[in-house]
Amino acid sequence: MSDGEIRRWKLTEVEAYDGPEDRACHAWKGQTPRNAVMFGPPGVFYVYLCYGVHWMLNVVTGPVGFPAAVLIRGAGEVIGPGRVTKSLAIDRIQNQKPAQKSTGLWFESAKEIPDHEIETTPRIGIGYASEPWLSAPYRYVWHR
DNA sequence: CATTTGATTCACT
DNA sequence: GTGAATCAAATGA
Repeated sequence: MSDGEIRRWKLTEVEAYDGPEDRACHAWKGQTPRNAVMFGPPGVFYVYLCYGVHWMLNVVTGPVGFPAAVLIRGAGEVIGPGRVTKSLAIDRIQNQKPAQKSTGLWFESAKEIPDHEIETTPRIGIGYASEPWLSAPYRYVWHR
């Protein structure tokens, strides 16, 4: 990534975190300096260090004032939130950066993927609050 | 100011 | 299968 090489990644596994009602979202109880970016405009990255070693790469999707984001759990052959960021050398430098070419990280439109190639499952890694509504199928996995 | 949490991963038994 | 690692921020005293 440092030599100007352009790498294209297919997002194969994502997870949605939508709104103040969603307790799995870090912003469920209000805005804080840490997750403030999720309250900002969409199209920017929310990079969050979890467990002291793993960076979580998110993309803000909701409008200003509404905390919603999508967690990139898998890209290309790399599966696992912490591994994706490691492969892309993403850290807090990318936090709050807009998803555009000038930041070195951006999205391009892909061809439509048929629904039958997408599997929806409950989210992962949020067992600390075993509530039923957390099992909402907000995880999307693309099966080639 | 001290303690707890956390959207995980890796090593070891 | 179980538990440790380890940084930053939120919460509580």
